[in-house]
Amino acid sequence: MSKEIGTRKEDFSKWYNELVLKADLAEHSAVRGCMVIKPHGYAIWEKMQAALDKMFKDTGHVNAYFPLFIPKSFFSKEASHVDGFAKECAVVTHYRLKTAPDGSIVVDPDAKLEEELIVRPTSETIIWNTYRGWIQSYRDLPLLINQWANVVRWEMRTRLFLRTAEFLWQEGHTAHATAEEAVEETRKMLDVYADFVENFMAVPVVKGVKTVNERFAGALDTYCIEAMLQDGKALQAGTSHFLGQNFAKAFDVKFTSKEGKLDYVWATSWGVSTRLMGALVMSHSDDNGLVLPPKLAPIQVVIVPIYKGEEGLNKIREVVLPLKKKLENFGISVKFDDRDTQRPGWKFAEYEMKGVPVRIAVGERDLANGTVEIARRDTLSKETVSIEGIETKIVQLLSDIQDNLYQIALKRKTELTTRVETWDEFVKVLETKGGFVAAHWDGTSETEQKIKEMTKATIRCIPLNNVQEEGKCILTGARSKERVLFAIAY
RNA sequence: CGGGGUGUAGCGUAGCCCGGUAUCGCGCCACAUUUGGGAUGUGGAGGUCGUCAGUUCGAAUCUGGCCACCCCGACCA
Repeated sequence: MSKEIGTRKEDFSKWYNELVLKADLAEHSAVRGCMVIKPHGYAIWEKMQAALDKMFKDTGHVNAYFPLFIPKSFFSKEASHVDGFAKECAVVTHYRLKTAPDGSIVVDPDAKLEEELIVRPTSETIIWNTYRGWIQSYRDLPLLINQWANVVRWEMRTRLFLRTAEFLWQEGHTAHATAEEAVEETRKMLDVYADFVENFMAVPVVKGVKTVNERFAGALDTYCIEAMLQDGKALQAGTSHFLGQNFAKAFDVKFTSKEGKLDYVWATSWGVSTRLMGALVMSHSDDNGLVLPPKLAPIQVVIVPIYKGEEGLNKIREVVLPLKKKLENFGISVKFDDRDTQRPGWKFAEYEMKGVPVRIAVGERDLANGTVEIARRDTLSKETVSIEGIETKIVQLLSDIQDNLYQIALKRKTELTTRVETWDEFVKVLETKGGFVAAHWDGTSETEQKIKEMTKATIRCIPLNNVQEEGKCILTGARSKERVLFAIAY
């Protein structure tokens, strides 16, 4: 059948690509490295956005919007920032096209911009340039702003959702009077991300801080949440940066403190992107298609009628429509698929591929017995139950599925976290098992770099609240006081 | 960006080596019978063979450029 996808065991990467396409999440576009997010994929993103946006607002943030274009000169103001992004910027040089003598459309050479514009790869520079005019006094602080936007990073090698040239995200940019307050904000938003990813996406994460090598360009500290996917690779699911006074200095954003002292403000920035869609797929889905946690499923329950003739369908409608209403009163999103153009078996397979958590089938047999058949997507199990009081059962079932997905992912993360003491063990675990490897490291960038070159593994993070213990670096044998998490990452 | 591979109907493919206007399956349309796990039959529609150029009487097939995707590498807040 054309709707089948490869298996994870056979070729994880191929399975992922086929799944994204066949579950109708996204497809490749005519533009290199850019994807079209299809309605089903976009509906999931909208659910993510809605949940995150509420969490941001509940923690005191407001939304705003800044320009897509950034004057080139802005990038030269923060040295490490430009270093980090220069290699992957799309640049606008002209503002007009014209018809050439041969009839083709060409860029009008007379329409060259005085100063080139950069399509934002991230908005720190344009936002901090704007903040200069907004902040004068400690009374203007803290400034807690988020933006939902698209950004462009000209990546050499792209993958649907995980790394695309253009992607959708949110970026929070806050300004504070003290370093302590900015650090607190950085940590708070990391907690918000972890809360979201674990409770909505059902993906357990490790909260940690990045090493100097992996730090955001222009940050003093980069905090992150790292997820472990089914294939034993790690994925950075969100980052929160403590930017110190770097951007305030670069864009001259000063404020007068309560004590009358003039000082630069302290900054944070934090973001998650459509990459989370990739994490969602790679965490829960199986060889039959997408598996969605109920909290993010655009359709939580689908009802499929099984009937003969228009009259048969009408009889089922009499039972199903009130049931649909009841479920909706519990806040459940329900689709009654009464299309006569597809057969029940086709619909079963289709909704399985698209990851609808619960399916209810109602046929004449059920009408006679006062029952329905309930199937859950996560376990693929089915049972026939009385329609009486089914609403509360479904509410419970959705909650069970959400929990079950999290527990499975948590078990995997635990099983795929290995403590090693020696280099040989380290290499062996990476080669045979994958996952997170907790090992001692001497704390130097040189060692980190060497390990990356030798094994492809990077330090995903130094976990927060890490146990302090004496040990020896797996590569150099130098003293170490804590373990860090290594992994092969996306 | 370097190495390798692929591109033929909406999807998956045969044909390419050895040049003669394209095969099969799924899907699509019509009708009938069907409907508790991707129905069956009959009939039908759908193709500038990725694209541009070259060789040739003639190109899906040979040659070159370009584009896109996949795999490996480099890069990746």
